[in-house]
Amino acid sequence: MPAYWLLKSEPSTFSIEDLARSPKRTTCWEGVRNYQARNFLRSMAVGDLAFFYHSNADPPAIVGIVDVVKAAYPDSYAWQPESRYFDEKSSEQNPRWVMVDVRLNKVLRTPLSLESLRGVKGLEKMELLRKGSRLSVQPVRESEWKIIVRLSGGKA
DNA sequence: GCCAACGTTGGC
DNA sequence: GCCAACGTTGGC
Repeated sequence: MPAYWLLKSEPSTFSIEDLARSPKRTTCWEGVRNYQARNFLRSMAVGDLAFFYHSNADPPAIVGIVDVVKAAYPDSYAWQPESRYFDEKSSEQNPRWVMVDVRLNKVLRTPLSLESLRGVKGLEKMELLRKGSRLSVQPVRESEWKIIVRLSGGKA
């Protein structure tokens, strides 16, 4: 049984189109610098599925689905001083942050905007829809996953 | 650009 | 351990 997740990315930083153009349509998910989100990354297993969400976008929306193809490993960007994700408290000897690799599974024919998800029956408890929710890596319940896949016109 | 809702830092 | 100050996220 795969687990389900949601990954946020600002399209101005890395969009689903960027992922589609990436070699093997695969990328490492670097730059998570929040402990709760990191712990969720650590919980991911190969074969898990995740929604790709565009935050700070117009409109903010779920735009695709990705597969987890590599479980958590140290985020090397954290010890590269020139990286925007540099963290002096992390080191190669003692890594503080992790990343996973994800591969594009599908781009939704029609993005599901945040607004369109509000009010959908069965999504009342979804983390994404919580007021003030900022978590950039979050678990999605199987029931929520199926509802959203169905809304997207795909198979559950 | 505004600002609510966080999470982190650091003085005490 | 408390909490004020500060920084960030992200919808609007």
